[in-house]
Amino acid sequence: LKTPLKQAATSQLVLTERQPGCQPLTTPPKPKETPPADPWTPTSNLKMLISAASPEIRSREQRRQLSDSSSEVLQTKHCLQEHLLGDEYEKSQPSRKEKSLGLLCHKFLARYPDYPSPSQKSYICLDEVTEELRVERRRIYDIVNVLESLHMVSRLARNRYVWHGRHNLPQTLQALKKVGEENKYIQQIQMIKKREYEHEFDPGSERNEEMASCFGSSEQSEMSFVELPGVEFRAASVNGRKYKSLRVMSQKFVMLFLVSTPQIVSLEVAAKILIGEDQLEDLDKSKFKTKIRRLYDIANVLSSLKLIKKVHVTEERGRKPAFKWTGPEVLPNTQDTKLEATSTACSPPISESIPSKEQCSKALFPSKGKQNFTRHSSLIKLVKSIENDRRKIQSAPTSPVKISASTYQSLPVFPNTIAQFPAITKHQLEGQSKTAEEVQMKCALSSPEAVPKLEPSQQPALSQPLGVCPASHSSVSPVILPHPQSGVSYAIYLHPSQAHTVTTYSPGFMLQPLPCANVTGIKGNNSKVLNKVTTEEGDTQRGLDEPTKSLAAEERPETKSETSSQRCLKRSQALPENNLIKRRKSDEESLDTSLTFFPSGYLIPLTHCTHGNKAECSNKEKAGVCSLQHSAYSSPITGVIPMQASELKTVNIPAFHITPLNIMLSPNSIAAAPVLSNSCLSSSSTSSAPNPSSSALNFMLQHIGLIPAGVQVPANPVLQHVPVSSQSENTSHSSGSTNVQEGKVSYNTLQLHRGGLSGNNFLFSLQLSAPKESQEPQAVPENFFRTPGGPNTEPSLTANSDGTQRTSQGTLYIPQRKLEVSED
DNA sequence: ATCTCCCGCCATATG
DNA sequence: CATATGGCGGGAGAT
Repeated sequence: LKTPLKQAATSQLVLTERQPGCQPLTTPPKPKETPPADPWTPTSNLKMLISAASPEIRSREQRRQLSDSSSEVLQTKHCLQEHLLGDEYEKSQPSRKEKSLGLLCHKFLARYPDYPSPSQKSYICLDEVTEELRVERRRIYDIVNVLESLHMVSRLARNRYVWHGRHNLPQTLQALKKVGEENKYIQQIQMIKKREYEHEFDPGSERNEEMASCFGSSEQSEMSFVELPGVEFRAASVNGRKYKSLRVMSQKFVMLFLVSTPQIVSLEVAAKILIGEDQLEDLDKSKFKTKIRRLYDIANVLSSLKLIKKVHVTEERGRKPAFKWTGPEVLPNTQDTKLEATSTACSPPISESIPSKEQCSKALFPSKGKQNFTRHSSLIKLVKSIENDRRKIQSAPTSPVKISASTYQSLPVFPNTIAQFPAITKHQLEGQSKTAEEVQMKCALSSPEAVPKLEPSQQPALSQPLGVCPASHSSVSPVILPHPQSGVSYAIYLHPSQAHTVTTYSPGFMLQPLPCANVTGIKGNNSKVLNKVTTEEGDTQRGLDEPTKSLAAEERPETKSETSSQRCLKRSQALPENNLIKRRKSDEESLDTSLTFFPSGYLIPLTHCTHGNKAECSNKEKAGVCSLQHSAYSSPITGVIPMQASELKTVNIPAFHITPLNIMLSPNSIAAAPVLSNSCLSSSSTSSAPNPSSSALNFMLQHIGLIPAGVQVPANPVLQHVPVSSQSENTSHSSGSTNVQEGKVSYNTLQLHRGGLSGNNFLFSLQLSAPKESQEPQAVPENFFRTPGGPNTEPSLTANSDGTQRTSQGTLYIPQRKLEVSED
């Protein structure tokens, strides 16, 4: 009896191999000589074996074995314990590590193939698992919840899950990334870092205000779960569960990795952000601790999935635990810039709910985009007609889409529990061409009726589309919102509690044409009301403002004297091709409620409203507008979209000048200055501030300067330099000593700050996709570099002219001074 | 001491 | 009501 256990105990490797307890006894521990190098090899082998055998059989066998031996084993163990001496006993006793969630997760994963063949679906029965793995059920929930958040499994019913493996991972990650970007996580991270920084030399300062302002906007009060079409949650009950906390947390955690530039996230930061989201609550210590605990749980599972690995970041404060993303890179959701941007900007009216060509194609072929699209002639036709329609619509900005407004009003207002789920429209095409076609068909067929984006609550809208998609029938059926930029669509689900129907698991996709960003047409009623609402919702609803306002503006242009935005709008309309409409949002506090459209080819990344916002939006009836807004103003490329020089001159620049500040004021982006990171100043325009860049820079700086005052921007924002391509020309004029270098893991941090650290340099990177020629030279305003507190700092400007863009959103980076990452 | 994070109580949700 | 889920935080092993 007492055999093998003793020596096995210490080595992880060994431990892993044999399940402590019974395995050694019942099963002849793997006879195979496993390469010592890979600790998980045993598992891998097991996995292979397992996958080879039909899951059912395998599990059955295992179960049988376990059941047969389990009791015995336990007894045996007891005996063992009692008889062994202290040392030996200890060794025989599974150490804490052996019980780690990570290890457990490995075992769990070993039972299923990474990429199960579609034909053989494997189901997971929690009872079996707990039995076989010999763990408390509670632990399995932790694992499953995380897997669920990645759509690697989905729940069928009580006790029952389906195993999807990693098939959905790419889409999931892409969707998460997108959502993360929209959530302004980058800014939040920066904000937190900044705060941290400030605390160093200004320990006893109050931080909550800043935090509040920063996070307040992002408060998506409700948890939203990012869904994938075809992988919806099973029962409404499940869906509706408000407790998706771990799942949601997991997704958010992943989002953080996906949006951060060095894909490293410290637990501390993650915890703060996640807490901040849930509630502006003061970071009380216990809550923080709890969050950290959860993050460890999640991290363990993610680590088992090899998506992240533990590292340490060393800052002056010391070593802090962090995790580094080691999963697959998520395809940038910025494939076809221009087209997309354009199409996005000009969204079809609601009535024309048919997805735009880009959207459609993207939805279908996220990664390949248009090319594929072109193959289908029918689709092309459709697209063309759509485009025409769109054009018409555009010409008639006021063309109202009654649907949304009336519908909303008539509809009962749902509690803000509605959850919105972004979803990817497309499945993997690999080997599923058929599916793709189906999708397309659906796309084409999709009801003309516009489904208001945000109207999860709109049953009517939902129901219609449903007809098209037989597979799905449920109140929860998602409305998929194509997201032009990434090809990721969003699906909005009704909160189960509200919508009683259950979502059926539909292998296919449920495509519902949505009006893309038609901020324009969608809603037109009283802007006043909207604004008001927005204001009320203030903190949590900022995202709404934009859409609402913009709509309002469009709807009733004649009402007021022309605002700059309106003018812009006009211009944009006048302009043939580049009518990208930019909206700026004003924060609740901002007095200015007028909308501003930026007809420029530059898309200024603004943070958008969060899901919660969207959802709420819908509730409040503003909904219609909210969701798509993003597309309208976000550029596929992070920062700015390159445009023609001519265009720049005429329209763009002016636009910038006109409302730069306003733009920046968007509540969401408050702390984050628009970015200019790693951007390119065209070589020609380097030092003298040529425009686009200069103007951008300009307003950015202004913004910065403003922040302290009007907005609650931290006193000393620091800019983090983003790695730039080496060959890009960096121009730096620094009066101080500025050295621009690409940090691998360490960044140069420059700060605009007052007081505090004095010798810091300022470093700005512009992330403009270089307009080749700059026009309208603009001098950088003096105050541009003005430092609120400490005047003597000199900023250095760095611009690159390579078109590369890394950041998805322009932002002001907060530096991590001397960041060192050490792997374990 | 700090980092990790297991354990399992107990509130909720589900059936 | 019984059971399935899963939030939560004490407190102990690992470093």
